[in-house]
Amino acid sequence: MAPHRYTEAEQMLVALDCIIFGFDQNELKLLAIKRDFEPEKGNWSLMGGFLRRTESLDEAANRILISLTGLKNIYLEQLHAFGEVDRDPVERTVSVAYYALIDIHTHDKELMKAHGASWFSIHDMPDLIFDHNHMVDAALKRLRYKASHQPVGFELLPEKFTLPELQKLYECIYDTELDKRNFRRRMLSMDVLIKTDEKLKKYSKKGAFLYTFDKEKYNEKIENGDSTVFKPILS
Amino acid sequence: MAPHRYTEAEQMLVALDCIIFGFDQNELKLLAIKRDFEPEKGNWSLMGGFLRRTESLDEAANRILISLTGLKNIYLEQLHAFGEVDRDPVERTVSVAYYALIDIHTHDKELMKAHGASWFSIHDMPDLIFDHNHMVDAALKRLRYKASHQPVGFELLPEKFTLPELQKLYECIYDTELDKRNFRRRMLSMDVLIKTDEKLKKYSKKGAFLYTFDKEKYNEKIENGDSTVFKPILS
DNA sequence: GCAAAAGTGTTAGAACTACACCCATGC
DNA sequence: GCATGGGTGTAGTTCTAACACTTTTGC
Repeated sequence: MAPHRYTEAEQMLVALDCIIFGFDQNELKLLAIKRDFEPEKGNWSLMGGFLRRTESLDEAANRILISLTGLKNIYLEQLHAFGEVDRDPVERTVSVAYYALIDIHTHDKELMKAHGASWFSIHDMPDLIFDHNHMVDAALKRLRYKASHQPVGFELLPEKFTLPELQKLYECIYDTELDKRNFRRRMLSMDVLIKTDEKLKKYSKKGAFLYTFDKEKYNEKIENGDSTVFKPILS
Repeated sequence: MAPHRYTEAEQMLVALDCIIFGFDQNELKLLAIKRDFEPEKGNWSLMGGFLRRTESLDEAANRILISLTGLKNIYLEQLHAFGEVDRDPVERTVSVAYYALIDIHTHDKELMKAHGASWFSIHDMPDLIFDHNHMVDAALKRLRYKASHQPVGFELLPEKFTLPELQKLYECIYDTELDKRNFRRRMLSMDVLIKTDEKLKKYSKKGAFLYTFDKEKYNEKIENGDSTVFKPILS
């Protein structure tokens, strides 16, 4: 039909915004920064940036995540593209949101400070700029789904973690309480946790055994068509 | 940091591509068109177009869907944003893919012909341009998930449908065979199907009772927090 | 009357849920 | 020795999956 489809098309900006989750003992947390340019300068915002012509969406999301946390090889997944006409008052901008899961204790505190970044409990979030609160809602919903179908919870914990910590994490993600025995049975029945002989005495005198997640074993099982390795924690 | 974030950012094109599913008696099908402009003119492609500055992503996806099918109020959901640098050889373009579920018998055949559109079995797809085959793979995966967790199957059927038709649809979506008795029990136990007193004799001499999906009742149950209305057909 | 699809119940095994006590340790 | 969190087993119930025959009708 139209002879010059490409030349007639309208150019616009493509942005990325990262919803960064962390877990700190008793709470699921989210990383927000103080925006350092107008409009909305000084208000809380997700970490974001604009897509460059020389990088893919995934690469850009990683670049932005690294610029704030210093962390590479992080769990990062595209969430949704947000494209309301007036979502950004300055320029027509489509934003592709990504969510990331990090171990809250490993990120670069200097970089964080430089960006005016701060962790917020997901139960006590400030108002964020633009449609960023919507993005967070969508990310939480996705995390809840994802965590009960695939072993992503481990991404929020240190490499070595205890079963009580893992349970607490799931309880925070789902805002509910879980039965200790049933939780342990289910987790261990998947046969992808390796028990170490170390104990963590951070939370109790007796101490709890540390485990690691056996990613290779898990991948192997998945490749062998065993789609039931990871059983939903919550329907 | 940078003083002119917006002016330094690079503009680019945002496209939309629609993966349109239909169901025809024995097969899950997908609508592809013959591309009518360069590059790749004459090759099979998803129906697509460019985002305008005056419309949201959802609006644009709907516009594109309507321009091909003539259908309004269609089930349409965002799938994923595809943003590899070289995915479009002409211009740097980020494409946001949407998938749609339509009743294959209701669309506008004139419009279809004008676009050189054609239905393909998902088991016998031609090569599509750019990354469109990847988009289809992702859409199928999403459809499989979605159909087992929410009652979207009905969108692919006429308003009135029989249980054998519904079962066949699920069998096509999941490429498997289902037990007739278990399927019927499960579907009816959700208590969101209304049995009419009409029979459809298209497929058998005896005829099968026609049902409709009670969307209001379903929504009511969801609002009342009954998250177990729709039980997964397949784990 | 027969071919072809529609419709209907039961049962064994698996999975889920609820529940209470002992253990190890630091103070 | 006691307070604190870590660790363990069972039984009742529910859900799932497998299975075969009767019904209706058009030809």
